[in-house]
Amino acid sequence: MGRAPCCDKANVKKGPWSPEEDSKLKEYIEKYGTGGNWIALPQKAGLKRCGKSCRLRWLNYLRPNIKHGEFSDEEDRIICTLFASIGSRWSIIAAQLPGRTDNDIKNYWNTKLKKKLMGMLPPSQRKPPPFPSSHQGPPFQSQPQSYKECSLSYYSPTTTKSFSGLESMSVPLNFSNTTTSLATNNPSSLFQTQESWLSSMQYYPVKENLLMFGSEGSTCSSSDGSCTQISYGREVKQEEMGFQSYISNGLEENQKFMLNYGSNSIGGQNVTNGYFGEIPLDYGIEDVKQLISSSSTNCSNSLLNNIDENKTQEKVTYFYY
DNA sequence: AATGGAAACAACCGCCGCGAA
DNA sequence: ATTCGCGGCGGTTGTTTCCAT
Repeated sequence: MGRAPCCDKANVKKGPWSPEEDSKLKEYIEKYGTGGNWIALPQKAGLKRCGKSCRLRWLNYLRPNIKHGEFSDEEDRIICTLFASIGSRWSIIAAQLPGRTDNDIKNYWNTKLKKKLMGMLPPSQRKPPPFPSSHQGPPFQSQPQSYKECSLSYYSPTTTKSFSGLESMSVPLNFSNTTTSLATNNPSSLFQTQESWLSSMQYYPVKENLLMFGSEGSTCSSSDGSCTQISYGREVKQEEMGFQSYISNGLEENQKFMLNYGSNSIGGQNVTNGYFGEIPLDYGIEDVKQLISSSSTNCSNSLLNNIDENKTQEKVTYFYY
């Protein structure tokens, strides 16, 4: 049983706001405030709009001190640094940029900044690598639905159990050409060899803050169950152990990380011929430790300190072009 | 000048967390 | 302790504008 809709969908207007609607909303809020209840606001203000729509319009467009227009280089830099540190948590990023809204930043990132950064990469980093031959599962004969992320789990040589990723590391999987990989959706273009994966880390914006904590890698953001994330796993989730302490205390020597990719379920149904598999990565615990220590710098640290460590559902978005 | 594709922007959708009842 | 409703958030879609052909 689903939740009751917040408003009568049949009787609310949708689409672009007219100047009249804008002024009605603005006048009302300036006069009475939001009253802490967006759902009731449109009726009081004489608007045939959903409360959520009013809230969005106010926050993203009408409220005072909203900054529109070109982003400065400084703003670019902040966005890139924060994105590398915390991923697509636009509200947090927006909080660091007075006058900018999360929606604005999100759009800016998706339409301009991402491409701008791509242009900064050396050509060798933009080309898709050959698909690793060690992947499991059948050859790709048609296009997979989604390859946004990969999961990195590790396997204990003594227990052979795999850990479904419960937290994630922010690692760029691929810097290949946008047009190529998006147009073809070719899985081979979405992965890099370990070597190029490593070397890609040397490039901005990932250089400074390679890893991120506090994310639940086991979650698949794609509705079709496609799930590709770089993540690491841990068995005992409820301990809420941080990555660093986990690495220090929970990992055994000789444990290896695996890059998992692809979809093993579509539309909630398991598929046997899905596009998924694993790529062994020659990362040992020392490598990971090193990566962590090198990542614990600059703003990521201060930011991460401010983020609720108990949050277990942070999503991580990776570069994939 | 017309047209098609790409880019940019605005708005919606649906999920989730939190707090009140 | 549980349920429910609201606000907040991120992802996605729809619309408009720009630009190349």
